[in-house]
Amino acid sequence: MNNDKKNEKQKQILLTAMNLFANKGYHQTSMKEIADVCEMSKGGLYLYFKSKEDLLLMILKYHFQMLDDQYVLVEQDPHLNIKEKFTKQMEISLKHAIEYEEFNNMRMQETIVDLENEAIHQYIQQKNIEMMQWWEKYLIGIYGEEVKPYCLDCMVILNGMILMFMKVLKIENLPIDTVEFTEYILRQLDYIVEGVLKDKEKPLIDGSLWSSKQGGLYKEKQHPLILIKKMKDQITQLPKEDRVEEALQSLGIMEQELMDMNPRKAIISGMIRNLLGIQELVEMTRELSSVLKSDIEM
Amino acid sequence: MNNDKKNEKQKQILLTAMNLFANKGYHQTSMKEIADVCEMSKGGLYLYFKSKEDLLLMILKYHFQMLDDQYVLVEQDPHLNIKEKFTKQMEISLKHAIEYEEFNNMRMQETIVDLENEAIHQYIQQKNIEMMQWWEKYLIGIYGEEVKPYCLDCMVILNGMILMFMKVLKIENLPIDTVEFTEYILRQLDYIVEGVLKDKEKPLIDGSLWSSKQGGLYKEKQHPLILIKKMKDQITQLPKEDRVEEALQSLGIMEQELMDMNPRKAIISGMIRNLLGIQELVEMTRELSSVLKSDIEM
Amino acid sequence: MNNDKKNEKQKQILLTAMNLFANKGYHQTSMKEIADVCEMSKGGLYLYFKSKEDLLLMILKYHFQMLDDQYVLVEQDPHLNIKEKFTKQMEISLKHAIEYEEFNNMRMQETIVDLENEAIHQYIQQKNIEMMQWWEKYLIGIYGEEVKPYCLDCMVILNGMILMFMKVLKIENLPIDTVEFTEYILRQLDYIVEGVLKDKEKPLIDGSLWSSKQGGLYKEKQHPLILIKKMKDQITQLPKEDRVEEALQSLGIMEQELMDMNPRKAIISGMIRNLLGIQELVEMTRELSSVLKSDIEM
Amino acid sequence: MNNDKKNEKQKQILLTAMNLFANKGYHQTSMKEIADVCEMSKGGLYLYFKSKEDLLLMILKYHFQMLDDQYVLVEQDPHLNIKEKFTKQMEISLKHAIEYEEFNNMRMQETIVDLENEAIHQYIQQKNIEMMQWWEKYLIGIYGEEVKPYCLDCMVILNGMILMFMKVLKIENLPIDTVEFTEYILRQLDYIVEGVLKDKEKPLIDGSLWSSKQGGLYKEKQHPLILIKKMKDQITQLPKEDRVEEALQSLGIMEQELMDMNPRKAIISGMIRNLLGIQELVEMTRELSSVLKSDIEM
DNA sequence: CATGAATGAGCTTTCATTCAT
DNA sequence: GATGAATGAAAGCTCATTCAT
Repeated sequence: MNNDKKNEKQKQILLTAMNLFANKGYHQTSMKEIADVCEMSKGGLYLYFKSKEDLLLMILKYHFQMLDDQYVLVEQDPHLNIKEKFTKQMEISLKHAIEYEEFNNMRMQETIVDLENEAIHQYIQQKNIEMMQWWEKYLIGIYGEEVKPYCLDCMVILNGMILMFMKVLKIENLPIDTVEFTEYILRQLDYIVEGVLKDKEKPLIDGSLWSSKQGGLYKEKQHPLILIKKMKDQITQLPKEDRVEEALQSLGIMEQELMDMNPRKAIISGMIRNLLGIQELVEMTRELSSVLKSDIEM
Repeated sequence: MNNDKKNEKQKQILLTAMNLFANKGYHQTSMKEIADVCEMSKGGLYLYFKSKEDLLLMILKYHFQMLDDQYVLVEQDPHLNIKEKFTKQMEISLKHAIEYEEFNNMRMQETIVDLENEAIHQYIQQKNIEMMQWWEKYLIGIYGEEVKPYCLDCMVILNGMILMFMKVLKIENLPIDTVEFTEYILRQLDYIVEGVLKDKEKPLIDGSLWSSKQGGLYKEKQHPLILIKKMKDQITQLPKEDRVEEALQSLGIMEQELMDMNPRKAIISGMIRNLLGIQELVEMTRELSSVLKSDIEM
Repeated sequence: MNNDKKNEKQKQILLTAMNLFANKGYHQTSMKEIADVCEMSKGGLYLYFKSKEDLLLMILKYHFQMLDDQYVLVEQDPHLNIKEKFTKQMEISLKHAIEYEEFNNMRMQETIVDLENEAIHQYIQQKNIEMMQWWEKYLIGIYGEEVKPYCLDCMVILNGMILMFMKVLKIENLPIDTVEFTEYILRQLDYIVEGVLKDKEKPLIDGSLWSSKQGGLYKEKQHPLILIKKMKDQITQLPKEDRVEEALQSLGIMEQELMDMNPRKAIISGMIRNLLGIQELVEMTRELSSVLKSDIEM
Repeated sequence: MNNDKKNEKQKQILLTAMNLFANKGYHQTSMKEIADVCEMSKGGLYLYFKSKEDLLLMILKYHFQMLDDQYVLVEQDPHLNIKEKFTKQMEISLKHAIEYEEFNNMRMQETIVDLENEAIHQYIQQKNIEMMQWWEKYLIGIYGEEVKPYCLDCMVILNGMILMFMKVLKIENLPIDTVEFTEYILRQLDYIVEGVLKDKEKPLIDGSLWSSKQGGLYKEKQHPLILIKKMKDQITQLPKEDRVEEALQSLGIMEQELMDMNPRKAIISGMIRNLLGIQELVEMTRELSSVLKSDIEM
C-alpha cells in the first residue's frame, strides 16, 4: 500500500475515533465499534495504531496540528493587527472546541486519560506550555507589559469560563454562535484585565513557579493507599519481629492519616522515615514517598 | 454489628472509594480495588452498597450533605450581612472543592457518570438547580436587581474559573490559601459584574430558556408544612364538596405524618396521589411532592 | 473464517449446550462448562451467541426448524391420506422428542426458562398456538367435526402421556421403538376419543376460554383483609426492591386502617393509588378497590 | 429451646421455603429470601437445616408425609369400597398437586434437583416405587387381575395427563374444581382400561423390567462430554507415544459420535475397549462406560 | 495486507455457608 | 441460641490484543 493511501486510511480512522471518543468517552468506546464504523476489521486498526492509547495520542496530535495550521495562517496575515489576530485565533479555538467538545475536555482536564500513559501525559503537558506562551505573547501585545504577571491567571480564567459555558450550553442544547461567543469572552477578558490592572492585585498563579516545572521521568504512578496495601502484604510475609511490628504500625498510621481530609505532613514524613529503616521495604518506601510528594504538597 | 460500627465501616468504604474514584476515575476503579484497600472481600462491599452506582450516589449525597450542613450554619448566623454570608459560603465551597477535588469535578461536569443512571443524573440535576437558586439569591442581594439577567452567566464564569484554577494549582502542586483564593475569586466577580452592568450587554445564557427546561420559576424551597398550610387555606375557599372534604383529610393526615419522626413513605405518597386528583391543587401538590422528594428520600 | 465453518461451529456449540442443558438444566449449566466441552474460551461463545438466553432461544429455534422441515415434507406428500399424515408426523415428533428429551421438556413445560425473557416466552407461546391448530386440524380431519370441542383436551392428554412415558422410559433406561410407541399413543387416542364422543361429556378445557384468554371469570367476592393478606403473600415472592417495600408498607397501613372503626377514606384511596403503581398487583388491587367500594361507601 | 418450639419453627421455615420454591424455583430462591420471609437470620436457618439441599429434602418428606397421613385415613375407612377409596385418594392427590403445584412438578419430573444429590434422588425413587405399588393395588382391585400388565402404563398416562392439565390450566389461569377434575381423570382411565383390555394389546412398559431396578450406589454422575474432556486433558500430560496418539483419536471419535443424534453403539463400545487398554485411563474409562450405559442404552 | 476468530484477564454481582459475637 | 457480617467461589459478560489464515 502506498503511503498516500495509508495516510488516507489513518486519517479516516482518526476522525472516526475522535468522533466516537467525543460522544461516548474514551473508555466507553470499544475498538470494535471504531472498526465497525470505519468498515474495516478490528485487526486492521492495529496496522495503523499500535494500541488504543496510541490512537488517542494520535488524535490529540492531529487536533493540535489542525489548530496550529489555522493559527499559523492568521499569524502570518499581514493585514491583521495584533488584537485582530488574537480575536481570530480565539474564534478558531472556540469553533474547534465546540465542534470537538470532548477533545477540548481532554486537553483542558486530562480527566479521561488515566495518568498511566506517559506519552500522552507529556504531550499534553508540552501543549499546555505552548498555550501559556501564546497567551503571554498576545496579552502583552494587546494590554501592554504591565499585564505580564497576570497572564497565567487570565488564561486560566478564560479557559475555565469557556469550558464551563460549553458544558452548560451543550447540556441545555442551546445553539452557540461562535462570533458572538468570542466577543463575549473577550469582553469578559477586558473587564478582568481592566480590574486587575487598576487594583494592582497579586496574581493567584505565580508564573515563576509554573515555569520551573520539569517533565522528569514518568513512572507508572500508583495510588498511595494501594501502595501501602502492597507494602503491608509484603511485610506480613517476613518473620515476626519487633521491627516488623513497628513497620506495620507505621503503615497503619499513615493509612489513617491519608484518609483524613488534612493529612499532617509531619506524621507522613515521620512514618516514611520509620519505613526507610526497613531494608526490605526501602524501594517501595521511596516510591511511596515520591508519589506522596505530588499528591499532597510535601 | 451495631449501627455505629456499621456506619463507621460504611464511611470508611465511602472515603476510600471517593479517594480512588477521584484519582483514577469512576470507571477505572474496580470494586476489587476498593475492597483491597479496605482490606475486605469484594462481596463485603455489597453488604454496605447495593451496587457500584449506588456507592457513587452515596458519595455524592455524603458530600452534598456535608456542604449543606455548613451552609445552613452560615445562613442562620444573625451577625453576618449578606455579602459576608456569600463570602463565607464561597469559602466553604472552595475549601471543600480543594479537599475533594474530584468530587468537584464530578458535580461540575458529570464527566464520570454515564448518563444511563437516572437516579444519579437526577440528583446532580437537582443540586445544580439549587446551586442556581443560591447564586441568584446572593448576586441580587449583593449587586441589586439589575444583575438578575446575568446571574447564570456569572455562576458559569465563576465556577469555570474555580474549576480551572484548581486543576492548574493541583497539577502544579501549588498550595492554595482558601481565604486568599476566595477573595481573589470574589474580586474577579466584582470586575465582571461591574463590566456587564456598565455595558448593559446581552447575557450569553438566556435565563428564560434555561428555566423553561425545569418548568416553573425557581422558587426558594419551601418547607413542606408551610406548603401544606397554604394548600389548606386555598382549598377552604372552595365550595364544600366531598372531594374537598377528602382533600382536607389527606392534607391533615400528611401533616400528622410529617410531624412524626419517621414519616412513612407510603402514607406520604398516597396522600400526594390523592391530592393530584384535585384540579385546583395540582400545581402546589407537585411542588410539595418535589420538596418532599429531597427532604426524605422518596 | 468462511460461513460454512462458522455455521459448523455454531451448530457444535448449539448441540453441546443443548446436551448440557438437557442433562443438567439451563440454570445449572454455566457458560464456562459449555466452553470447556467445546474446547474454546468463554469469550469465544459470545462470538456466536450474544448471551446465554440467546443461546437458549437459538436452540429452541433450531429444533423447531428441524421439526417444521420434516412436517412440511409429510404435509405435501400427495400419496398419504390424512390419518397417515397424522401418524407420520406424530412419529417424527416422538422420534425427535426421544432424541432431544430435554428439549421436549422445555417446550412442554417452560420449566427451565424464567419468565423474564420476553423473546423466549413469546416464541414458545407462538409455537404452542401452532401446535394447537395442528391438533385441531388433524383430529377433526380424522374423527370428524364432532370431536372439535375435545381437541384441546386430547392434545393435553396425549402430550402429557408422551412426556411422562419418555420420562419413565428414560429413567428406566428402556429402549423405545418409535413406530411401536406411535402406534401405542394413537391407540390411546382412539380409546379416549371413542369414550368422550360416546358419553358426550363436557370437555375439561373450554376452547373458547383458552383462545379468548379473557376472564369472564366469576370470582367469589373476597373479604378485603383476606385479599390484602394474599397480596402480601404475592408481593413477598418478588425480589426485594424499594417499590416492593413501599407496597408492603401500603398494605400494612391499609390493613390497620380497615381494622379501625372509622377507616379514613383518604388513607384507603391513597394506598390503593400507591398499589396501582405496582405492576404485579394491579389486578388484585383493582379487585380490592371494587370490593372496598361496596364495603364502605367510597 | 424446647422441642415443640423447635418443631414449630422448623415447620414454619419448611412451609415458607416450600412456597418460595414452588413459585420461583429451587435455584432461583436464595436462603436470604427464605430467612427474610421467616423473619429470622440467615444463620438461623442453618440451626434447623444443615444445607439448602437438606431443606429441600425435608420439604419433600413433609409433603409426602402430609399425603400419606391423608391416604391412611381413607385407607382405614370401613365405609368405603375400593373404588371410592381410589376416588377419594385421587381427589386428595389432585387437591394437593394443585395447591403445591411445584412440589408436584418436582416429584413428577425431578427437573429442579440436580442429580448430584444422592439422598434426594433416592428418596424420590423410593416414593415412585410406592406410588407404583399403590396404583397396582387399586387398579387390580377395581378392574380385576387382567389389568395387571397395564398398571404401569395407566399410571404413567394418568400422571402425565394430570401434570399437563395442571400446567395448562395454571397458565391459562382457569379455576380447577377438584371433584370435577377427579371425575374427568377417572373417566379417561375408564376409557383407556376398557380399550386396552378389549384389544389385549402389549403394554408399553414392561413391569418386570421396571421392578428389577435397584437403587445401587450413586456416584456423582458426570456428563460424558465433560468426562472425555478430562480424559483428553489427562492424556495430553503423558509423554507422546503411539498409544497416546491412538487414545486421543479414540476419544475424538467418541466425542463426535456422542454429538450425533444417533450415536452408534458399536463405535462407542469399540472406543471404550480401545481406551481400556490405556493403563492411565482405566478408571476414568470405566466411569465413562458406566455413565454411557445409562445415557444411551448400551 | 487484511481479516476476524480466539483468547484470557478483568469486570460487576450473587449467594451458600461459616463463625465471632 | 441466634445473629448477620464476612467470605470466596462462581456466575454472565466485555474487550484490547494477537495471530493463523
